[in-house]
Amino acid sequence: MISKKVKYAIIALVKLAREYNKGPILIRDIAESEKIPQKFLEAILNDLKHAGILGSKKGKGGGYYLLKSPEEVNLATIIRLFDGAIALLPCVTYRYYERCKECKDEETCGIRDVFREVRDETVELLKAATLSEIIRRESSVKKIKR
Amino acid sequence: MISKKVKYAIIALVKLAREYNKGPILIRDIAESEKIPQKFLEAILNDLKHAGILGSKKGKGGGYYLLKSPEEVNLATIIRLFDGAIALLPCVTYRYYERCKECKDEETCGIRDVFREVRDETVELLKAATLSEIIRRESSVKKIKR
DNA sequence: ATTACAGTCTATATATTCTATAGATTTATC
DNA sequence: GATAAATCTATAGAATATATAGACTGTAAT
Repeated sequence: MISKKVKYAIIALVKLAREYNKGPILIRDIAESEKIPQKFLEAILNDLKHAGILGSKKGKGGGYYLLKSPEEVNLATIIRLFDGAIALLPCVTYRYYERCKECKDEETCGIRDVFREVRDETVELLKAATLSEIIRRESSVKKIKR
Repeated sequence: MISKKVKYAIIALVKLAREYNKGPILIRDIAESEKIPQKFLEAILNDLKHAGILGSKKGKGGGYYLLKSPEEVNLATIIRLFDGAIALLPCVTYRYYERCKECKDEETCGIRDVFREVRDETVELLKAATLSEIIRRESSVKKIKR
């Protein structure tokens, strides 16, 4: 499961993507319209700013806005930013690699092989899931097709 | 990430699969050879017994053994047993479904759509990962092919 | 019957992480 | 200077993960 932090981050980012190039949006407005605890959201948006994804402006007329374009921001990045590795086992992560104490030979480990496949598939899908792609899927046309 | 419980369970099950039809194996032997804390492993094996995957025998000559065949036991089942849902969001799980408070329309939610795809792919791969399949992958032939 | 063996059950301890909130501070605008 | 809004620091409470201790139950061999 992804954390609430990631879930809130995604929801906020999708909202900001819908308002892309329309100027800064207030934390308060995002919190209220998306039903996210405001103080919690503050920390999340600030992290996204430090990651270079959002920009901000203080004072009257201030708020947060997307620094990157909605095509450039994908869910793999967001999940890694807050929750760390996407893989299900430390021995198949790129950035958080850790050897299993129990493991006798990593090269021939069948368990590792399975989880490497899962990671590859998952990362591929999450990288393709950009903010624009998510908004694209919201269209009711998609709904009818199913 | 999967929990230690699941990791230990998988490792123990793979070992029991290698010894399939060779009679009961001691908890102690599994714990030692696989470097798993014994008391922790006891609880895990007991859970697997209650789930109908393992059988056990008490007293001298006792231990645990696979009740199901290695072809019948897959990683999706094991993960669900200990960690619960495989999906990354409660709103795309089969058995642990929970509506998102933040969600305005689940049917057209683009975020949900992405995570449903991820779940489908993941579950498919994990269901195919039976104990026999894992052992098959351990062969060094596989190693050379890469 | 007795004894040793090995799984089973209950309880608990410890640590870590997740979620959330409070309050003070800084910066920008009018 | 007053107001608005983001930023920073600290912390609190809850939940979960990991692990251990010890008593109990059933089995088999002597």
